[in-house]
Amino acid sequence: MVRTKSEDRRTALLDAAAEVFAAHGLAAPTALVSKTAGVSEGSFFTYFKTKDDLVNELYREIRHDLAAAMVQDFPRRGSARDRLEHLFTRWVRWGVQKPAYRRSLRLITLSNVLRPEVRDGTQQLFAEADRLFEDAKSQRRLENIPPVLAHQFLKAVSEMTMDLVAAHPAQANALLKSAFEMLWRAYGSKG
Amino acid sequence: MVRTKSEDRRTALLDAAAEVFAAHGLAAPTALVSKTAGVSEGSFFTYFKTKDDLVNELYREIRHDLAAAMVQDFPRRGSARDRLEHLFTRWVRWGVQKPAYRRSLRLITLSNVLRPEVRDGTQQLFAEADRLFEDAKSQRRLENIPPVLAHQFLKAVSEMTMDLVAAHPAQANALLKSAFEMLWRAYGSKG
Amino acid sequence: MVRTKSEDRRTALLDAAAEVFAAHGLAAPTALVSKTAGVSEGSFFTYFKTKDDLVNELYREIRHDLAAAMVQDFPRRGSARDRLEHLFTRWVRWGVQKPAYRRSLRLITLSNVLRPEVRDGTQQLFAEADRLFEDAKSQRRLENIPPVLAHQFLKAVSEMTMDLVAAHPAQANALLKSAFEMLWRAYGSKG
Amino acid sequence: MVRTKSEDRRTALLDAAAEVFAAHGLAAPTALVSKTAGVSEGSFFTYFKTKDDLVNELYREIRHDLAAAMVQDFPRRGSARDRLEHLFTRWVRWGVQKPAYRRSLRLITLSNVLRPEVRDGTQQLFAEADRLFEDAKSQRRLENIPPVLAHQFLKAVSEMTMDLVAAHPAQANALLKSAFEMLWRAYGSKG
DNA sequence: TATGAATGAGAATTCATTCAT
DNA sequence: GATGAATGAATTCTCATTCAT
Repeated sequence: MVRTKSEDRRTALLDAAAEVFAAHGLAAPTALVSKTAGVSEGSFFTYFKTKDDLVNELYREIRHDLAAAMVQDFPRRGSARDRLEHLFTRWVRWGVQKPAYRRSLRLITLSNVLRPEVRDGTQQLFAEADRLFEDAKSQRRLENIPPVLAHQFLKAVSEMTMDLVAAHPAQANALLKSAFEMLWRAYGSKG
Repeated sequence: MVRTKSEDRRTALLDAAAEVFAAHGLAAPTALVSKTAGVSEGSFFTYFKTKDDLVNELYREIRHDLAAAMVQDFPRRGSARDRLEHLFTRWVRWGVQKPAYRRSLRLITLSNVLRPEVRDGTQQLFAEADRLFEDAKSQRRLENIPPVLAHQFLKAVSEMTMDLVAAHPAQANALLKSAFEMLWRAYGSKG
Repeated sequence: MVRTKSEDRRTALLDAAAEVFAAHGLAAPTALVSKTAGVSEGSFFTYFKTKDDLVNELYREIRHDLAAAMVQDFPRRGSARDRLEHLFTRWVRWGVQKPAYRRSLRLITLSNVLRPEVRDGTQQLFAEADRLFEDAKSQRRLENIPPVLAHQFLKAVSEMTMDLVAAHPAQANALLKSAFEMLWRAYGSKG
Repeated sequence: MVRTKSEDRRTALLDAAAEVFAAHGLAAPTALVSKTAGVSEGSFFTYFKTKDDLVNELYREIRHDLAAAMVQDFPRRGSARDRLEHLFTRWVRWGVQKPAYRRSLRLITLSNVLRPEVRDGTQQLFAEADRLFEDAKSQRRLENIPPVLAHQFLKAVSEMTMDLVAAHPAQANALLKSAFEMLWRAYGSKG
């Protein structure tokens, strides 16, 4: 038997990468990532063939983490408002609690290293949100809103709220509440 | 005002930088910027002491350009809705027409090279928007909305709409219209 | 003699090394050699202390193989021409049949890793050839040819012929024949 | 005006490369080459885009140098023997005088980095030699010798003689003479 | 002031070798 | 022994910046 490629090390590297990228940008040296993970420079490359690979894996990891956070305890039978609020609140809280993940996610999304398959491959994770809007639409709740808009609006408002809460933590609850009210009104809430 | 020869070169460098950064990210070599500007590698540094300086100047330039676009023909005496719509529409149109500026702006905003004075120094350009929200508030239109939220909401929805219009140019007008309706509802429009 | 398990592995490594070096040069990674041999990276080093050791062992192995091929069925009592032709033909055929060995041999010979003892230690394997030239000389056949020249000439023409046959396999026999005629004439054949 | 890419520096780099490769093999670091040339590590790459490029350029350079040496004072109207002797002697002397060039040439020829166009592109430099053999053939001097053989034989014997002369410099003249006699006999000299 | 070659401090990656299992 | 992950020194190449012209 041998030392076997450890999931721990891989995770340590991924987490270190998120922290390092968040702090220094994607241009941060892999050496800093491995050092932060407490791993040798060479080991980095036994876990990720290239730096770009790490970045893509990190993207996947973060998106999975976010999707899991949003889906947990999702009130599938709840009202549209409850379901939207759940997604919104979870999204914002996730971003506030994991600023390194959030910053890295933005950085990666803006960069040119994200491979299309990876970008697209995580789309299905957010099916719950899409289903919500489809339901609402079939119930004539969002009839005037183009479907792309519906989804992106939630995202935009969530992201904005994260920034606001991060900047004014004391007013977190008030901001969340107000922002959701605006969001809900935006959708033309009839219920 | 007469444009001196060197002012042209400076502008050429700034424009080239926007294009190059938009295409290759902020990590793009200064050599590529100077080449794109039709200027020698050495000249770059007679116009900008360091690469970071260029980036900061570019940020300023872009923000000024955006502010000018938003302020032009601003209906100062118009209804709140008209004024909001003006800002929103101008913002979105600007982003759609100047994708390199927009992408560079995002890149710079996310990066660590933007100096606080520069970031803050352009804030006052958007005073018009702030005034709008203050007016509205004093008229009891936005009483429940925290002021930071009011401003950021406009920004978030504008940005999102730019992305959407860029992705679906054929539906530009419909998207603009729908997005503004949502925005307006979000503010709890009573008029 | 019974082949022990580990002798097999050693041989597998040596053979793999010949193939790998022939294909990728001496700079090929040891990891590729062990992989090709179906052996773990670590095991490589239980059979050879360093990469240089492997190279030296491989050199020895190849030289032994070549010497054995040349000596087999050597017509010790044959005419000088027959003996020369035997050596020449065997040499060329060996090179044509074992291109990986041949290429590796060249590569190693040119490199700096071959240790002098190893290089010299295989010299005695070609004693038969030397004896041939000494015989001929004592029979006044090569009186005008410096002894070093005599040996090296055979080698040079053999090597050249291998290349030619490898490049033009269809004409193998004609090339072998012509080359030997030239070789024989070069020696000033009087018989 | 600016410092202009200097032919001197390029040549210095090329010469340094020949020395360094001859001494340490093609695997020698580019840093050693630039250091030997008295140039910064970075400058290496302003003259050669990659290490492989340098190697290919060096090959070209060396082959040109060799061809020039062989062609100089070529007795175009001389007898076949004179012309052959000229080529042979020049070739050997060149190799003896420029051991680094010769060793580098071998190294490069054996390696995998030589690009086919470069290899082929220098072939025409040795047209003189080919013409010689064609002439001889048309005069029925080499009627039994396949053309490829004729050329390669000269090369093989030249190379061998270089090695011999390098190893036994005291006997240089005797070796050259004997080797040429063998070569001439090999061709079945009728004149 | 303009030019572009020169510089050298990194950066990503490779690989022989070691060592825990 | 056998295995293959861990290590870190070494290598090629890039790029912001300087500087001779």
